[in-house]
Amino acid sequence: MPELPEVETVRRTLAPIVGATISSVWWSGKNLRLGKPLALPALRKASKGATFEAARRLGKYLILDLQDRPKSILVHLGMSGRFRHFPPGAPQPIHTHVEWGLTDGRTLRFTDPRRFGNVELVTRGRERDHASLGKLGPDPIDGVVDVSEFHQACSRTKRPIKVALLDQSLVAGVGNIYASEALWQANIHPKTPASKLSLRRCERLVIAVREVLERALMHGGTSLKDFVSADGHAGEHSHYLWVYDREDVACPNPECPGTIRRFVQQQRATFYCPRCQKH
DNA sequence: AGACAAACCTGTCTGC
DNA sequence: TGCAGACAGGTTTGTC
Repeated sequence: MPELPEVETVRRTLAPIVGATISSVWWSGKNLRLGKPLALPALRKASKGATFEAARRLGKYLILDLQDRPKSILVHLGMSGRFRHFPPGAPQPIHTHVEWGLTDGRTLRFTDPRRFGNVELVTRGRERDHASLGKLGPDPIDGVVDVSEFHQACSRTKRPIKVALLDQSLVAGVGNIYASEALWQANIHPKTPASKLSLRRCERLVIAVREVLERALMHGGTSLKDFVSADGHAGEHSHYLWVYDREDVACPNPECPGTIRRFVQQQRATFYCPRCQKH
């Protein structure tokens, strides 16, 4: 769920904590991504007494900048992560792993049942030195994806285009749901080797990726299960998905008599229309 | 290079 | 009703 539109929805709904000051930092003691413990002392040192300056996003990563502090808080929601602010006195939800108390009594909480998500620190202005952030391709919403660069990057890999889209280096922020959605909009078969895509089809795909993500963002993201914004609202985009999780349903193209099919690629479900989407 | 599997976890749904 | 197994939005790592 947390792909670019969901993370951007969280970023936007974090606006009410900008200007708030951190008075305490708490950790559940449970390991987060890949079984690694949180570096609590460093997080305390970096954030205690600091004031939230801005929330930024890089791909699916959320970055919280702190006024006059060299380190920013870097958050990834993984599969089931939530990042929310709560009014004073709101009880702590189960599976809360990191909690920041604010001087006005509110709290900011990172909650994640599966603990595939992560909270860490990143040096402000040197985000690209971070191993994961450094690999990220251009942002289809915040920035511009250059079609000829995208085409060149595609020509360098024979991997199926659906797999290549999930890699984050071609473009940042596309996950399993929107990869299927964008390929359907662009009429491209998910198994097409990336290197076989013409410049023209790359252009259609770049446009489709941007439009699919923008449409989802307009609906506050897709909530299949866990996702909510930073103020606790579910996204509505699951009602507007064309192919994702719609196996055996009629293709949404009114002129197409086809049916959506599902298969597994790289251990992930892919949905597509065999009539509309060509190699 | 790339296909494939496993690892990190819990919750939910399906089928027997 | 209960239990086992499959599966889920992501990323990293290792093997072949």
